[in-house]
Amino acid sequence: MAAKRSSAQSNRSQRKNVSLQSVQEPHGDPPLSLDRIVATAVELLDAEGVDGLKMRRLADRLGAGAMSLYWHVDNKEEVFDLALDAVLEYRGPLQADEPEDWRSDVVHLLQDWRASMLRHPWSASLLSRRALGPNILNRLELLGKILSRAGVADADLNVAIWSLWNYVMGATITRASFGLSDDDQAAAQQRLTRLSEHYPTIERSRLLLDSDWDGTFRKGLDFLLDGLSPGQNSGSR
Amino acid sequence: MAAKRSSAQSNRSQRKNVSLQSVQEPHGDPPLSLDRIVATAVELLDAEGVDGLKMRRLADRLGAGAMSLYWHVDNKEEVFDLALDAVLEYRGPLQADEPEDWRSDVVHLLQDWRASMLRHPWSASLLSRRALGPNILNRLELLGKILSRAGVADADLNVAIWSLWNYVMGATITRASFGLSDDDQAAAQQRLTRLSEHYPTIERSRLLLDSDWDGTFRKGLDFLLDGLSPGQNSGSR
DNA sequence: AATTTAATCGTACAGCGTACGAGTCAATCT
DNA sequence: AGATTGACTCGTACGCTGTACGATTAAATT
Repeated sequence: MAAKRSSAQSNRSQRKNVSLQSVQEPHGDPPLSLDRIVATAVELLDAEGVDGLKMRRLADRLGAGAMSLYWHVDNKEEVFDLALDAVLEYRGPLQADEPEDWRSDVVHLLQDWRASMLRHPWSASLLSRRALGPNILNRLELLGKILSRAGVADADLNVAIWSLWNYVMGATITRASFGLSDDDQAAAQQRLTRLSEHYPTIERSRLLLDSDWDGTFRKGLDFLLDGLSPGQNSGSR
Repeated sequence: MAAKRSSAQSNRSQRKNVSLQSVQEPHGDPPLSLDRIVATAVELLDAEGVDGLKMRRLADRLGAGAMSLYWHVDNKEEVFDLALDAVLEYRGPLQADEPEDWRSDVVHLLQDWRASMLRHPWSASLLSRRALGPNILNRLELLGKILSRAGVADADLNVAIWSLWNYVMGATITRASFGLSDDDQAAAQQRLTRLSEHYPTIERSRLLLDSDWDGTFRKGLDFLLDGLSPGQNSGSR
């Protein structure tokens, strides 16, 4: 009889066991595990994008049957969530000794997020598609903690968190939507040039052509941080 | 023989003809038209979200066969594009008489975009999903035109356009991802309260609970506009 | 009257996520 | 030792999707 249980909690607890048991078979058919599934999912997402991740193809890459995945994972959505979580980890410095350096902490954190999302462009569009859950909240909490420790008043924390988060999300999503076909860099550049021709202001500002994305991102971020600097604006409005 | 032509250009030219010919039948089976298709698609998207728009369901609502849509439209993607375009029209004031009022022009424009996207939450996530095309460029051009006319130097235009666009996109996408299940407002509030409990900083800042979304949006926007104000920063860096 | 064009729809197909149940193998318990 | 259990894998099957194709009809044009 032996029907499968998948309460999404029992699965998680088995992960460690399996991954400890046998990690590096020479090759051939290593056993399935949540870790391996997630890692391969990230690979596949990097290579083929959000629409390229199909359960069957993921199983093929793992050398497993399609339905075997459903023992470790409830459904495809969970694969997305796990892949997101695996990719968006912040491992940078957490707090400068001097509270005055709060800016550099925040900038580091946000630049790191941005870099991670751009390294895996699907993550940005996934983050914007899914309703807010632990994935997002963990990051908001971390950002808030840094801001708070840096001296941002509780009354301003709400605005500070949202402003910065929104800006980073928007900048990353927009930027990510450009590099969709990096296959042919020259052709992409030519396409942008052709597009620009019909939009005088865009062309004049060279908006699409020689955008220094990192620099532009940094400048807008600085404007926000100027406004949010502790002591600059106290109280509410 | 009579195979169908659909060069995506001949279709567009027939739209006006059809829509003029007969707009308001009492009811029953009004003839298909691009206008009717797009309008119904927007309805369906509003009601069911991005994943709720299926060609068959759209055809059902129109009282037509599923395949009839493909005479007016090349594929489903085009339905998305047309719906986006139909929704994101700016009809606000275009330029204040005094160039000093540039801020109010910009704020009006951006708030209008934000309101449109929030009225149709699918639009935000669609905008972020599609590579940049006329949909986005038309809007960037308008924003740039307003900024330029307001006195922003050409050298600063690039940063100004991107900063504002990114901020609006991020704020709207984030906000939109909250109101996904507006069915039960009380339950949603309770869910947020429960979520907040595990995140001290989020809870302390009441990030999820009584966010004044419009006010928060406006404040971050003001910070950006402060930094971008003409005369504030000239040259590049 | 003959022929072309615009428009609609029924059928069909490949691909998707996944429910279901049957199978394997090792550990555990009499 | 024999029986039983639970973890895990996989083949088949189902319903749903977007859409290619061809037949059909109605209107416009010649």
